Amino acid sequence: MAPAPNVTIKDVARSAGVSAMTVSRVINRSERVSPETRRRVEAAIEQLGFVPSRLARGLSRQRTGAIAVIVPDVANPFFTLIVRGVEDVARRSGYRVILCDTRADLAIEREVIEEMMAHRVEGIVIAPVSDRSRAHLRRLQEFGVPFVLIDRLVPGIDCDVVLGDSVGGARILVEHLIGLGHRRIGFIVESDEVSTARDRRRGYEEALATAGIPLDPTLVVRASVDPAGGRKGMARLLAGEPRPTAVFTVNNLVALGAIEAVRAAGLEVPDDVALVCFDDIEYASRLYPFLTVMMQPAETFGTLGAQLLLERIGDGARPSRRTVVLPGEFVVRRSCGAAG
Amino acid sequence: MAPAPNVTIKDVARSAGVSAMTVSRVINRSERVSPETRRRVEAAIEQLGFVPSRLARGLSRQRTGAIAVIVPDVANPFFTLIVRGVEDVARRSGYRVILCDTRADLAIEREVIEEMMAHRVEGIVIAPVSDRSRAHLRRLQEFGVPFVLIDRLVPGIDCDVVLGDSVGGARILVEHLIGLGHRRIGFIVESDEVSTARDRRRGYEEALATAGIPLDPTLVVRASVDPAGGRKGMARLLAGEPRPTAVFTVNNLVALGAIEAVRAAGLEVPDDVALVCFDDIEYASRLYPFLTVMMQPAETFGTLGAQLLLERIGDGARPSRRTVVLPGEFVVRRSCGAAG
DNA sequence: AGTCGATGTGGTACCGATAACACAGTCGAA
DNA sequence: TTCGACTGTGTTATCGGTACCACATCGACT
Repeated sequence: MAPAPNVTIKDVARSAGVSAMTVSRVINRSERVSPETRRRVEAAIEQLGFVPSRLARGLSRQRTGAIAVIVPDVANPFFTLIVRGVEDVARRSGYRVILCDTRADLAIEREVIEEMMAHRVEGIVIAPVSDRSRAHLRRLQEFGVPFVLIDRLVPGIDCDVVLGDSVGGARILVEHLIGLGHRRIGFIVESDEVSTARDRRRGYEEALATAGIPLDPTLVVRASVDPAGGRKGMARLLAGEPRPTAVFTVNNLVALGAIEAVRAAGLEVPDDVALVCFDDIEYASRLYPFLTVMMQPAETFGTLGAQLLLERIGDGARPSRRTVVLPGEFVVRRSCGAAG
Repeated sequence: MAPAPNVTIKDVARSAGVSAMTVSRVINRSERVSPETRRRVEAAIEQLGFVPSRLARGLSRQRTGAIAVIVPDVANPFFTLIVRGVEDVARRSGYRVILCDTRADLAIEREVIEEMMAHRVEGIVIAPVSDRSRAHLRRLQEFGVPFVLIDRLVPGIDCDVVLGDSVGGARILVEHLIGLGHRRIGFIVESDEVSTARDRRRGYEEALATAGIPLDPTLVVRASVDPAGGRKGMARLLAGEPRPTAVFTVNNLVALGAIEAVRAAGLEVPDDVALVCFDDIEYASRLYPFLTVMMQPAETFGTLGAQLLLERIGDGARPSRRTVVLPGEFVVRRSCGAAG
């Protein structure tokens, strides 16, 4: 109830009849404190409601014990899982995690990164917005903050990376469609400034080439990576002549919008248009196991990313940069028209 | 590339040939600096790559400009939206937001709250785990940190609250089922230690009473608030004799599990069991508009909560505590068996 | 001419913790 | 008995900023 007079280590010291240093030793569990003194100090802490300031501690110790996770969209189950993975590993190693959402906006990403530097976090796990994040990442490098890229790499930035196998995954998805007899296969993808988009496009093109299907540029459309983008992209594809019989979308949320567009056109998935995409949507698939997807081990992205980061924090000089590529799991459901 | 020698305000001062105070004035945009000096200082900041430390600033200013949002599960779309609402309002007011996920775990909640006190956040928007969060909240009060409860209130804690109309919402859902002819209506709910659970139970009971249907305790089952809980809860209900013809689940994730259990039993929703619940799952409903729900204005919970908090931070002495109750929107889809 | 207010800048003392060192007392070994 | 190692505790400086006050300068007004 009291209006919280900021209790400091000195207040505790006075109340316990010891010096501030001794209180500091108690709250940091360092050994050199007699049991009797420790008890008195702990009683004083309890009684005064003392909570040591992280600000002061961080300033004095020159380390904060915090790392940041930065993702474009916490609401996307794919990134939510990544965050969870990072948190688990970090917490187990005694690090706190600060979670930041950039909403896939480069300007917000810049702010957030600046903010994290100001917070003096000891490292960052980041799924960057796009190649244009390069400037922000360079700034981190200049500033000496170790970081690990997750899900997307950025050309020109040399660091640890954890990726899915976008090329291979896309190939498998598209080859599956081809195997089902499709020849006109659309692709809804985001800007080429995102490495996963480039890689998935490459997988798409390779699969077509292998099957001897010529690439039709009108079947590849750009869209924002959200349901709205999916709607627009699919609408464009459906307006083409002849329209594609199957579509591959760059991720889960785009697929949702694409399906809405198909329905809005009075058509059905998979009867009129077969559909495959990257990344599952757990809750949706529980309710309605519909989407055929390349499911990526998102939580593992997070745990591995955090491990790499913690290693690098421990030994910044380590020269070799590691790139981990994790294969996805191909899950066939109904949207591709293969399953009963 | 340089190993980041921590550049401080003094380095900048030296490099610009001014005092530290003047640099401080420049980075805080305070007026009293000549244009010429400002230019020199800005050049030095740029050249040295200086980023002012939030730790030092917070310590010295005795305020951090940060607030925390604490939710039980960021992956739940309901809470994700709340977070988004808080972030929007806070950012617009110049506050930074620290996001914390307690995973509905009381111990983690305690840690996280302690952590936020140590961070000296200026306020907290929190969806508490349960009534047992009372101890943590009291600690916040003692510590003098203003906070706003979202979605759940905690008896004995007097503060600003933003709630959904759980009693009324539950009544509407259950009355709808009754209107469809159901008499044996099950209820899967979490522990009575959560205010929303209590309130929804009350709405459930009131609706039954109004319709003259006697309350059958075997139709009310406790479960954890996640898909696993929903599965178990529904399994229990289905094992009853005679089994319920309709079920109301306390929230969206529980509904998912419940549906899985129905299917696992070789039955169908809504043919064999009608189903209604609180809170929509946006992505799932886009793909498959199936769940009949009481949709709550989650993002508004967040924006209002943040506004109340910011007001209180601005004027801690404000005596009157406000409770805002927001009505939900009843969305009829197929799971209740009413829609075609 | 002298006083006043505004303007731009610097000096100093903190904010709350910890690192590094100092030091008094105790105890066992030489 | 004396020395050294060890234990428990205190002193001081410092981390990187900011609040507060002092002060020099300058033009304007009585």
